[in-house]
Amino acid sequence: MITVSIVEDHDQYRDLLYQVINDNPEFQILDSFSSAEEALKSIIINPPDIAIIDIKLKSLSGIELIQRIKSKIPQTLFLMCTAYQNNENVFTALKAGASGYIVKGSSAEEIQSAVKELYNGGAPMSPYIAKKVINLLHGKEDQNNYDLTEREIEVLSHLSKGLLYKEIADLLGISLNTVKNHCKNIYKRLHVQNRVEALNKFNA
Amino acid sequence: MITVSIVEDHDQYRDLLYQVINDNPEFQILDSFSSAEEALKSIIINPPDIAIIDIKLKSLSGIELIQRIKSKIPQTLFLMCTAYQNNENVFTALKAGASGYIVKGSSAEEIQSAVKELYNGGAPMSPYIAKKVINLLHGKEDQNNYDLTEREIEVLSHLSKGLLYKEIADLLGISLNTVKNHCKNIYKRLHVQNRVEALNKFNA
DNA sequence: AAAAAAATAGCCCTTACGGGCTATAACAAT
DNA sequence: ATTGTTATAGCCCGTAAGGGCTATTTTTTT
Repeated sequence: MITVSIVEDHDQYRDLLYQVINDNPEFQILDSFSSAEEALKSIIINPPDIAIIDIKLKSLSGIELIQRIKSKIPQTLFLMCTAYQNNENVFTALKAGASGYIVKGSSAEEIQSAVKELYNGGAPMSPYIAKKVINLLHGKEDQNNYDLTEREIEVLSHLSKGLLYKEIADLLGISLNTVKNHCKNIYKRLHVQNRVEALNKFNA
Repeated sequence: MITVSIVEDHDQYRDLLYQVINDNPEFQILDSFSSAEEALKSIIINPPDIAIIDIKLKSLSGIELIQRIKSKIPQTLFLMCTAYQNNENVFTALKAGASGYIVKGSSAEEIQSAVKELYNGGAPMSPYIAKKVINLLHGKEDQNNYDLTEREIEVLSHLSKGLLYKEIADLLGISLNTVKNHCKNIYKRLHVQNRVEALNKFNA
């Protein structure tokens, strides 16, 4: 039986996580917190095997939360929860002590298998992030940082699915022109001329 | 006596492989190529039992090389050579027809035993990759075979670099219209509408 | 020999893409 | 206070991309 605690301030997604974890008899929910402050008080007293923590919590971020409690509950593994894959914050979280992450929008099965993979010593993450971690281990400084903004990375992640500008605009609730502008800025910063080159460079 | 050919563009590592293989009286080097193009010409005429191929070769990748020659020399087994274990490319290579891989940095003994294991019907790889392969077997039956022609795969590989139709046409010495036609056929067969979707589907 | 598949190439058409601009509001840094 | 950054949004423009056709030659399969 794998015990799990959740720290997520969005009520809707916290409930979803709760159900997904609770649905599987291999897992048992210990706690479900809606803020880092709440978690800070209780999670040390009642440490789970796996703590699923939203990377973007109000006031105290998920990364800071980990930094504070990790040394006090070394047996607990941290699974970050992030809106965007390949976000720089994910990398920071891993450096801070997280062991893997799930992306919001993952299926129930993906979430459950991420928890299991983590518990079994694995590290669920994208190849891009994995390589950055390996580079770090090999002593290479965190190169490959093209200083894309979070929004730009988000747009890029949609480009990587083959979506049209129009589709991305609707998805993000912004205008087509804004999407185009983000792309232009991305291409400029990566010194490329089109989406495929951008994806190759960013995911290198 | 197991015959071995090597395709590796890094001089240093190619020499290392040569020595490691040559040192063992059970093996015999047939050829040692420094590019996929060289290998393409000669390896079909003089096929080895085992071909050790670097996964990242210039211009034509090791994966593409396998796709091109595998059907012509079905008795040859392919051992990929990769910098990082568990790379997605390794998985792609296995789907393309490789039977195992070694990691750069392996010891002489590890390399030799990988070759022997391969020759004896084994498949040297990490548990992670092995699991992906098993998942593929348990899941959908090699869904990756979209029956693309060699030429189409070649065009797709250039698309994956972010090249323009015009550039691909010049590279292959054919007209822009022909490149467009190949792409249309690729998209039709993969049931997608653009190059990024095609690449995602083909490399899935 | 006949049929099928693959590679070649052209035409027409619409639209998505990429690049050059400017501009504003919100916010952060200096 | 001023500067810089980010996200937003618009405009104009040329071209690349993608889709629907037909057609010829070569290669492969039956």
